[in-house]
Amino acid sequence: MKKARKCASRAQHYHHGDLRAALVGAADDILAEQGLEGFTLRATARRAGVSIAAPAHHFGTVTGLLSEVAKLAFDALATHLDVSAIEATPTQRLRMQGKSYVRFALAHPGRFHLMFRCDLLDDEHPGLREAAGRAFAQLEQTVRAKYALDANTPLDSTARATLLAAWSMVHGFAHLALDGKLADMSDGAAPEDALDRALSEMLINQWPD
Amino acid sequence: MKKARKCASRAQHYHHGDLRAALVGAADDILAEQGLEGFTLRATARRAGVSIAAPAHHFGTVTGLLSEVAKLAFDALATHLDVSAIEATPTQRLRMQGKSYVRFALAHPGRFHLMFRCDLLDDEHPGLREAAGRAFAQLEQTVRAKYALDANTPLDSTARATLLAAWSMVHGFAHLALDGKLADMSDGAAPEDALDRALSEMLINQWPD
DNA sequence: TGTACATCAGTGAACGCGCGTTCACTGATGTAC
DNA sequence: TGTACATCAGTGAACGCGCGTTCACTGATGTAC
Repeated sequence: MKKARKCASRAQHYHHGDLRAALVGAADDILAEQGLEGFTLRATARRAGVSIAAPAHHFGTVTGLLSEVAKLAFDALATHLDVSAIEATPTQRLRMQGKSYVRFALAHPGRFHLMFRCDLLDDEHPGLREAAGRAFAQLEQTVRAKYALDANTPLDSTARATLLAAWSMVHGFAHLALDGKLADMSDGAAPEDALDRALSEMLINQWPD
Repeated sequence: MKKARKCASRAQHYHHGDLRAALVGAADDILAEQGLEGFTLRATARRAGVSIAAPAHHFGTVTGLLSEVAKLAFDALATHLDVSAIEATPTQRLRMQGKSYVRFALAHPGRFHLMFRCDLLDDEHPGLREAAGRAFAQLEQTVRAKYALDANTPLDSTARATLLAAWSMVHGFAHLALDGKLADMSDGAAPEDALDRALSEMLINQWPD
C-alpha cells in the first residue's frame, strides 16, 4: 500500500529522475511570477518540492543555476528573433525583429533582466555565451542581408552602426518600458497597444524602407 | 584638553551638523566604488563614521536614502545634458546629448543602475520624479527645436518617435556597454576610444544632419 | 549673564530573518557475478 | 533468477553571516525666563 502510493507519483520518488531540469524550470517559473527579486536557491528548491540542499548537488552555486536559466532564455529569444522563413525586405524584417525583441522582454521581464545581469551569471558557463551569440546573430544576419554582405565579409562601418543602433534602440526601449518610464507615451490607450504603436512609429521613422 | 580635541574635528561631534547630506554622500561614494551590490544601510553608516542606526533617523528606510541619492544623480545627469548654451544645429546638439548620456552612464555605473532600478526607489519621494523629468526634458527640448515646436505645442508623432528613438538608443547603448556586450566592437583599440568611435558612428548614421 | 528645561540627533545593543553552503547520512538504482 | 555491492541522488539539520529595523538611552544644542 505504502509502496503503491510512492510509485503512483514520480514526484514522490526518492530519486527524482530529472531534478536538474525540474530545478531550472522552477527557477524560471519564479522569475516569471516574482521576477529576479523573488529568486533564491531555497525558493527554487521549495518550488520543486525538494530539499534546500538539492540545488547545490546539481549546480554547485547560485550562479550555476541562474546561468543555466539564462542560457535557455537566450535560446528562447533567438527563436523569437528568427525571421529567416519570412519573405520581406531586410528592413521590414529588422523591424519585425525589433518588435519581437521588445515583446519578448515585456512578456518575460524576469528572464530579460536576468539575461543582462552579468554579475549573477557565470561567463564560463558552457553554452551561455554561445546562446547569447546566437540571439545576437539573428540581428546581424538581417543587417547583412540589408547591405548584401555574405556571412564571411566583415561588417563595414555603416553596417556596424546600423546593427549597433538597432540593438541599442530596442534594448533601451525594452528597459525603459519595463521601468515604466514610457507611461506618459500611452495617452490613455491600453499599454500593450500604446507600446506597439510607439514602437512602430519609432522603428518606421528611424529605419525607413 | 578632551574638549579641545573634540572640537578640533567636526566629525567627532556628537551632533554631526549635516549627517543627512553626509550619508547621501557616503552612499554615493559606495555606488561609485562598489556599485549597487556594495550598498547597504550599514555600509553607508560605517563609511560616514556613524552608528548603524543613524540612517534610519534621517531616511526611515533604505529606499528613502536611495531615492535621495537617485534624485541627485538625475540632477547631475540633467546638468550633463544641458546644451542650451551651445550654438549648433538641433541635430548636432542631440548627438552631443546622446554622447553625454552614455558618457554619464559609463562614468557613473552605480548611479546609472540605481536611477533605473525602480524597485529600490520611492515613487513618492519629493523631488525624485521632478529631477528625472528635468533630465528627460533636456532631450525633449532639443527635439522640439529640431521640429520647430514651441514648448506648449504637443509633440506630433514624428517628433515623439524621434525622442523615443533617441532616448531608447542611448539608453540601450549605455546598458549594453556597461554589461560588456559591446566588447567585440573594440577591435583592440582602447575601450574608451572604441566606444566613442562606435557611438559617433551610430549617432551620425542614424541622425544625419 | 546665568539657570532650567525641552528638543532631538545620534548611540549601541539586541531582535529576528532568510540566505547560501556544509556534511554526514539514507535509500534507490543499476551492475557484476 | 537471485544476491552482494558500489554508486550517487537527494536529505535534513545545522553553521555562520550580514542584513534592516527596534528601542530605551545619552548627551549636545538652543530657547525661555
